[in-house]
Amino acid sequence: MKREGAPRLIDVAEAAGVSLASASRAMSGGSGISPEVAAHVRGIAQQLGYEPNMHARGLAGGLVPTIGLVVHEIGDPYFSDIASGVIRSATLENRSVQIAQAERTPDSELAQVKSLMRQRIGSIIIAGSGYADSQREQRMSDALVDFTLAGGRVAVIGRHYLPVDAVLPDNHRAGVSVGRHLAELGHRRIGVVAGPLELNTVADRIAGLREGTDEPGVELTVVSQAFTREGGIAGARELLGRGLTAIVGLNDAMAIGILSELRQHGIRVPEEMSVVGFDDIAVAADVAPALTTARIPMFDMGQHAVSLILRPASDEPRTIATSHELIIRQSSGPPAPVAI
Amino acid sequence: MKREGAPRLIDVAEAAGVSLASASRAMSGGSGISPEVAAHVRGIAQQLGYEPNMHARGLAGGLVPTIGLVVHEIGDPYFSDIASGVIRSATLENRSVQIAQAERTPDSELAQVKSLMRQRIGSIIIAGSGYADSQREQRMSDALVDFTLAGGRVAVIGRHYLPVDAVLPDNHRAGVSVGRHLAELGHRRIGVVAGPLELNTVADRIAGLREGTDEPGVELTVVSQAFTREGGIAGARELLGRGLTAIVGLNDAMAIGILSELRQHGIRVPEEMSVVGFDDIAVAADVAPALTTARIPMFDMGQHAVSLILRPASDEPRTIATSHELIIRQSSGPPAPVAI
DNA sequence: CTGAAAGCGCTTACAG
DNA sequence: CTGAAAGCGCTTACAG
Repeated sequence: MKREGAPRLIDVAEAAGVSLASASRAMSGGSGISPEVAAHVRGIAQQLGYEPNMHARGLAGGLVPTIGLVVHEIGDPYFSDIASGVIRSATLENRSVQIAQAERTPDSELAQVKSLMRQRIGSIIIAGSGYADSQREQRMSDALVDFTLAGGRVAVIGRHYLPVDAVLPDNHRAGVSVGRHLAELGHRRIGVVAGPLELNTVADRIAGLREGTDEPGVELTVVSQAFTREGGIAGARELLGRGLTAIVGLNDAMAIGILSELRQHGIRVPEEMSVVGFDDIAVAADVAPALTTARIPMFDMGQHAVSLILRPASDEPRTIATSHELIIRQSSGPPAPVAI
Repeated sequence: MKREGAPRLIDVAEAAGVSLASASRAMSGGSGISPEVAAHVRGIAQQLGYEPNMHARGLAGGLVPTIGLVVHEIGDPYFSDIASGVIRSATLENRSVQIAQAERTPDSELAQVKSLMRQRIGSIIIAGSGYADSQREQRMSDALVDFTLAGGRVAVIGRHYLPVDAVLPDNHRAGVSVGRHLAELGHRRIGVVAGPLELNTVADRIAGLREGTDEPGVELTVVSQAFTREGGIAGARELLGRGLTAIVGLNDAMAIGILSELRQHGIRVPEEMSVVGFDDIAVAADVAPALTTARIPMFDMGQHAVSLILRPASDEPRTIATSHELIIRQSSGPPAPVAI
């Protein structure tokens, strides 16, 4: 019998000679169905080109296949690269992705996650760094556990302390690499323009820096600013006149701001001051001078997050560790004889 | 009577003393209901904190409030800035946004739009430049008209020839400004590294450049490459040795690639070669040398597109024109005595 | 303009 | 493990 429009689950069920209920269980990967029947139904579904109606699923109490991605700010290259990786992988898997912006405020982040859940979205990827505020993270943790119990899939980028799958940026070791690079060049008085100290990303990178510069005579001066180019500018301003020979920005946006501020003051990089960043966003190679930075594979991290989401849930949270690469360009060199 | 969970439309209807059907018409802005009743129902809904269940709507044949945004590539700053504007405005209006990537292939763009429609998404914003291929655009046009007829809202960025609301980037006049700037500086042999010629954005900017350089003795040499940094590099390579004193990249990514290639060859900018871009993406100010470019307000364009979507449909497609601003930085100057 | 009723395509107790 | 049935919360002909 010919039928208008897309095939429905009932069509699949009929073609497979099973009940609607069984077909549903076969497609939703639910338990309570024999593997043979499930495989058979899925085969028929494939043949018929069946695509589940997400609204029917959502209404009936199921979860829809859409992936919700929570970022701090999509205009930030760090997040847009992650988003690009997520969308690329999701599209290959025929999944839609919905993006929510937390605008860099932690409460809004939780609100976005809850809004995603309310929409019965089946998978959530949280790309933003976690916060050190344990009360807040506890509330996030509670929400995610509830969601997981209801069949939702979650992957976070960073935030290994949350009881969900995670892809781990190599922040600590990247910090070590940067610190060691500077220390080996001979820098002793090093400034750090950090983002908000309550961000785990910031804490991890700073800890790495400390470890990498753990030599006699090395002194780190840390100031905290917004995690943006403007924050970098403000931080550089704070740090000038403190007798430093190098400044590290805790992300490339900040480092670029630092570069800009130093240029304003006519301070030559790297002759008078070395500058190093984190992430290796696309333009890091093109700023003046080209930025030395610890590359974090944002795009890949996005793809990894999707791969975690796609696997069925397991008892133990899983983790995908990523690596970093120190990219040495023109903005770092030996310290000047006279510090600034 | 207390009730678990969120209020449903039936709860609103009861509280307002009307039928479910009337409540539905009041909320969905449909016709066939008196303005007084509609206002009353909406008041009650507001009071109760009613939020429509999008899955029920979608299932029942309505359109869901989600905004679908189609970009070429979210990792490209041009698009991530637009996306940021879209998401910002959408969030304020309590609307979700779903992003689809067309990966710079026109067929995929149409496929993405159709997929959005299949999901019963009520609003679609197409951010990518249109293509000169009229057959292809005809198919897109047909799809969008059907969608509009079914109550969907569409806004495109660029593509004024499509029968839908549009926000218009100031591409032509930006081209004029860039062309005039170079001509006034005294450049006569100017290279242009264009993106794919079938992109309207490219055509408009080139037309503007021609108009702005329409003086005796000025000659434009145009080559076409991918609309990316790598395209800029390849284009610069093609253009070297042709006796030019200036090269314009048709977007900043290309211009930055051009800068990079010139640096490889030891050609000083702007002393030996001027370079100008389009868009003013965030890093244009930080590359070496700082890039002269025609600023296009991507973030605002995203917000404008949402504002178009939010207005009820009208008979005539509406249009929001935007402006540009020529930002003169260090990458442009008078021509060198000896062209390259 | 207003209302009663059918139906959208699923999932999930509830029985067996 | 399998199936019959109820129900999720809306929209939209169909009547009036």
